[in-house]
Amino acid sequence: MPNAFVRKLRRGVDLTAVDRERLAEATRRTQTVDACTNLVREGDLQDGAYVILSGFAYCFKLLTNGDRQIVACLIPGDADGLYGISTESADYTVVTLTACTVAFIPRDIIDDLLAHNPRIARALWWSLLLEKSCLCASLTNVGQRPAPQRVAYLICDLLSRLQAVGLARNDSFEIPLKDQDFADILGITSVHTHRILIYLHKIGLILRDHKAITVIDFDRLKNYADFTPASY
Amino acid sequence: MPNAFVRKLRRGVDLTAVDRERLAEATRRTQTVDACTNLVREGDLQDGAYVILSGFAYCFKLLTNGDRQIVACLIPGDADGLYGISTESADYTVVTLTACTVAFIPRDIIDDLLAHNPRIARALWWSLLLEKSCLCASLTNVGQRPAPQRVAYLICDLLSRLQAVGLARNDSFEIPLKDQDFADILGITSVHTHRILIYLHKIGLILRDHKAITVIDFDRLKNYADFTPASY
DNA sequence: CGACTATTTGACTTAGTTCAAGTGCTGTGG
DNA sequence: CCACAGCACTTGAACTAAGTCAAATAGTCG
Repeated sequence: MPNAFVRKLRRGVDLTAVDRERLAEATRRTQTVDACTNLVREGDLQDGAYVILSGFAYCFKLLTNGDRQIVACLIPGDADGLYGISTESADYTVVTLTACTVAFIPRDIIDDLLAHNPRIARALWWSLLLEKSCLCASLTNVGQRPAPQRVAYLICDLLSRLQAVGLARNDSFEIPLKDQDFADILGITSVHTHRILIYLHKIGLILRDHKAITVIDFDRLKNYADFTPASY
Repeated sequence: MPNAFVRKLRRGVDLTAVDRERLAEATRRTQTVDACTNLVREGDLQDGAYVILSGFAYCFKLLTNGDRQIVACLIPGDADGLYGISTESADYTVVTLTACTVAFIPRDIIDDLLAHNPRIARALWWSLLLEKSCLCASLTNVGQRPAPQRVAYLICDLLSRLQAVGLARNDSFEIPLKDQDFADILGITSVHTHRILIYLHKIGLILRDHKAITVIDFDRLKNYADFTPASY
């Protein structure tokens, strides 16, 4: 079974056995990192990419007053810095949320992959476009929806992405996001997040215990959140 | 003098004379379109790219309740759909804000450019990364800053982008965004936008008349908005 | 057990929205 | 050249979603 990264890229582009082998090779050397470790720091020079093979991470931008906006959650198969043009510096920080298995792909290997494997190049374009599309969706979510719908939308998004990588059973998923993390994704307060989660439970849409979030009726939640799944 | 599109890409990647000629060739056939015309509709199949050579446009996503989030403003040199993987459908609508000169580059020409001109490919990567970076910045702006700073940030952003293409003299620029447009970019109300513009005027940061916005003290405005220019 | 951190809850404040009415452009047709 | 229609801007007053502050409770991990 190919690793999560290869599986993700195959969702976008039809890769040959050789392509897949190349990608597997590039991500063969893995390391295990603890939860809450910095992979990339805003402003750092990007000299390669981190691929998340297992575990969760997230990316955020810091304001000078210390507030942060989480701009992406990374789940297995996702990567960061894959496309950086050589001398580019990171415009957000990447931190692991749980212990993770990650592979680091140095810049020159990426360049080599891009130069010699047109389908891989295509797959990386695809994944970058996907990221852009997710950012548009997040911006719309944060900019336009009232907080309860915003939270609901995020849950829809996480559930469908986790389902796509086989990490959600029965519309239920485990990801140790704190109320504060939800808040920093959605541009609201942790107190408010908490109240909304209770409210969404009360109206029978979700269920949350220490470990997991369970969606009670995905269709109803999608409808409530005005969620339209990305085209992938 | 090369067109705005070529000039933009040269800011990111060092293009040869041949590269520039190829790009110029691809955007030679232009058309003039009126203000408020749809270039792309959310959900449409993308069979090519639109390049804005003069004038302004913007991209937005619609919610089912009719609200919209403007996810990008396009200024001369910017493009949309350049990277679409063939059968991809647009995830936002693109509308002209003013009369524009645009060039349409069909899908196969883009593929051809990408395949045979490594520096052009690199430049297009760069511009896609730039768009991603702008989206992160917008998300952070809308998610974390109070409305007055949010408006100030947007003005900083527009001014620096317009300066980069020579469309701002003396920290002043003309772009016919209505209060409602500002609002839909920033996730606030047009009424509130209006009050904030008055407030920013009162505290001596900007000046706005029917046609133009003038920044009185750019450094002070940047500081007020916690604006850090993109690394380009 | 004890320390630390996250969740939970309540009371209060405020930033931003909503509604609604008035004002002032700009363009068009008589 | 004026009238009037259509929009966008302007303003005020009332309202509400969300934030703030602060204290209590509950997990979690060494």
